[in-house]
Amino acid sequence: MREKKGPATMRDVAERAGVALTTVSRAFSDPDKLSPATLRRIADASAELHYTVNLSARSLRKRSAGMLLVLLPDIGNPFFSLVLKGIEEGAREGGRVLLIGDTGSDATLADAYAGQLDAGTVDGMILIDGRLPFAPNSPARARLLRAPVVALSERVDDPSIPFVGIDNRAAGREVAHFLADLGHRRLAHIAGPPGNGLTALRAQGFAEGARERGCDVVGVAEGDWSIDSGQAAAAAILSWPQRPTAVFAANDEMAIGAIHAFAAAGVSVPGGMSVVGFDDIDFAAVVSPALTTVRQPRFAMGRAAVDTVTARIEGRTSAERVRILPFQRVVRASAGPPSRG
Amino acid sequence: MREKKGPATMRDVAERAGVALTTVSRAFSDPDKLSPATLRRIADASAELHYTVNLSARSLRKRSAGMLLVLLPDIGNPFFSLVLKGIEEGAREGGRVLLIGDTGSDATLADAYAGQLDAGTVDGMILIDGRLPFAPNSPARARLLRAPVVALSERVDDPSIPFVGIDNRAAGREVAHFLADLGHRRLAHIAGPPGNGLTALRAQGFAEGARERGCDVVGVAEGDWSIDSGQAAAAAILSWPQRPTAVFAANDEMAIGAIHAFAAAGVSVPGGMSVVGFDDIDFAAVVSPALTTVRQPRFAMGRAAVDTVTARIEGRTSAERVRILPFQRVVRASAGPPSRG
DNA sequence: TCGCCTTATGAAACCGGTTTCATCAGGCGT
DNA sequence: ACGCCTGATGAAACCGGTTTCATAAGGCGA
Repeated sequence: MREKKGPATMRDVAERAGVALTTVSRAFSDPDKLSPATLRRIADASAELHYTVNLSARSLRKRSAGMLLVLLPDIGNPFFSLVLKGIEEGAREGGRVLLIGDTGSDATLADAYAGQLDAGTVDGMILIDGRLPFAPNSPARARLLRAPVVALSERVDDPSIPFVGIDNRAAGREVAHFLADLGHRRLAHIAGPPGNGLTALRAQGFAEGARERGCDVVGVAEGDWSIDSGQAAAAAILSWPQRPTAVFAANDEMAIGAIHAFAAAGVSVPGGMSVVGFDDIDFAAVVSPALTTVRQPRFAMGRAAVDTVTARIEGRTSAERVRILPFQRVVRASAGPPSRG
Repeated sequence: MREKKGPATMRDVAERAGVALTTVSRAFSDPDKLSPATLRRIADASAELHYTVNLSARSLRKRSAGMLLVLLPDIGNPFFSLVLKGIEEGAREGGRVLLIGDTGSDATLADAYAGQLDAGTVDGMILIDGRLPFAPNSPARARLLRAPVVALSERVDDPSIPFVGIDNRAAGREVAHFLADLGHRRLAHIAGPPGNGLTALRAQGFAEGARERGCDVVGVAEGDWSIDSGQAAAAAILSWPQRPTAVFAANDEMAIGAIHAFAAAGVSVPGGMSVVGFDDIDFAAVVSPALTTVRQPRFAMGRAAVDTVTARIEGRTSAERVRILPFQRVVRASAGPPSRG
C-alpha cells in the first residue's frame, strides 16, 4: 500500500486509469483529441481520487495565471461595488478570478501588488486607482506599460494605457448648467483630493459650466471623498463671507456628509442650500432629501474594462483604446430653486 | 548576444553574479547563510536585471501560495468594507495577499472559489458567507474541514470550523430592551433572508428581549439585507392591522430603506415610528434622522479572523476556536419614545 | 501490397523556483 | 601533521503540470 502524501496528482490519475500522464493532461486541456473510451476512464479515475489540478503548476508552465488584479484606493467606497460586479462577471466568463488589492492610496503597497504582474501570478491588471505603479522611467514601469493593463474611471499618466470611463469634465459642466438653470448664481464646489485626476476634471468642468451661464463659483472646499470630509467642507462653506446657494460635491459620500452638516447647522436642503452629488451610489436614493446626482454606468464600466484587458491578454487587438461611456443626470430632491435673498 | 525571452529568472541572476542558481535562491530565502560579499553581488545583479521571483514556481515547490481567499456574499455591502481592511492588514503582516470571491450567495460559484484551496493556489480561507462550500459529506467538504478555514460574522454548519463574531442573539435582546425601556409596547422586526444564521439569531434575541419586557412583536417582515427590501418591508408594516411603534431592522441598509419609506408615507421617524438598525455602517451616522444601531467591531473582527487562519496555516495551535467580540449600542436620533396613541 | 496520411497515445523536456545532499576550504585541538 | 568540524557554495532532484516530438496503429488510394 502506497503512502498517501496529499492531494492526488495527475500521475495518480494516470496510474489508476492505466494511461500516461500526458493523456490525463490532455483530457483536461483539449478532450477532443482523445478517444471517448479513454476519456471516460480518466474521468472516472479522477472522480474517484477527487482530483483537482494544481493551478500553480499549470500557471508556471502556461505562463498564465487565470487571475486578474484589480487595484483600487478604497474598497469601502460604495462606488466600486457595482464596478467590481461588472469586472467579476467578465472575468468569470474569461475563466479568471479576481485578486483585489486595496492600496489605500499607498504607492508602496500598489507597487507590491503590481509586482504580481511581473511575477507571473496575474494575467492582467485593472487600475481604478488613477496612479500607475512604479516610478516613472523605471524599468518596472516600462514593463508595466507593455502588460495587459487598463485604467478605469480615472486616466493614468501614460497615454499608452487604455482607458474606460465617462467624460467627467462634461458631467461637471452639466451640473453647473443644471444649477444655473434652477436660478442659482453663487455656486460652490466640494472637490476631491488634490492631485487626483477626477478632482481636476470635475472641478474644471463645473467652473467652465458656471462661466458659460454667468455664475460665480464663490469657492472650492477640498475633501478626500469621505463622508467626514464632506461634513467638514460644508461647515467651512457656511463660514465663508459670501455664502453660495448651491453646492456641487465631487462624489455622493461627500454630498451626503455635507447635507448632514448643513442640516445640523440649521440650513435646510434644498430650501437653504441645494446639493448635487456624483456617482449615484445606492444610498443616494434613500437619504433625506434624496440626492440629485450624476449616474455613472458602474456595472458597464467594470464590464468594459475587463473586456478590454481580456482582449489584450488573449492577443486580440482591441479596437479602441479609449472607451467613453455615457453618464446620466439623476434629478431628485436635494437641489431646487434658490430661496430669495 | 543571447535572445531575450521575457522577465529575468534566477538563472540569469546567477549567471550575471557568477554564482550558482542555488545561491541566488538562498539569497532570497535565508540570506544569513551567505557571505556578505556574495550577497552583495547577487543583490546588484538582480537589481540590474530587475529580477522578481516567480510566485507560481515558488508556491509550486513550497506548497504555499502566499494568498488568502475571502468568500463573501456581496462585496457591495458596506458592512464588509472595514472587515476587509482588518483582514488585509493581518494578511499583509503575514506576507499574504487577498483573493476576494464575491459569491452572490451562489453555491456553485462558492464551490468554484473554494476549489482553489484544494488546488494549492490559496493557503487558507475566510468565510463571511455563512455557507460551507461543497455538499455535506462529500470528500471535498471533508478536505475543506481539515484546511485552514475560519468563519466570520456568521457561523457555519460544522462545529469544527473556528468562528469569529459577536453574540447576535444578545444584541437582538438588547435592542428589544432598549425600545421597551423607551416605552414601546408594539414592536416589529425586519428580518434578513430566511435560512441565514444571522437572521435567526437576531430575530430570536429580539423576540426574547421583547418577551422579557412584556412587549409584543406584532409582526416580522422578511428582507434580504438590501435597501430596497427595507423599503418594501416598511411599506408592508404600515399596512398591518396592528401598527407597531418601533421597528428593529436586522441591518443598517434595511433600516435606512425603511426610514425612507416611512417618511415617503408621511410617517415621521422617530415621531411616528422608531427605527433601530444593526452594524453601524458609515452612513448610519449621517442619514436623517441619524440611525440608532448596534455597532459591530468590524475591523477587529476581520483582524481576529485573519489571525486565526494564519495561526492554523503556520501550524500554531490556536488557543480558542470561538472568539466572541463585544458589540456596542449606538444611540442616535432614529429611535425615541412612542407618540401617545 | 506499398506508401502516405491521420488519429491516439506516450516519453521526455521544460516552466522557475526550493531543498537535499555533497563538496571544498579553512580553523582548530591534540 | 592529522582528523574533525564548520561555514559557504554548488549539483541535482523535485514540485505538478503542459508541450513538443516520436511512435504505433489504422484507413485509404494507387
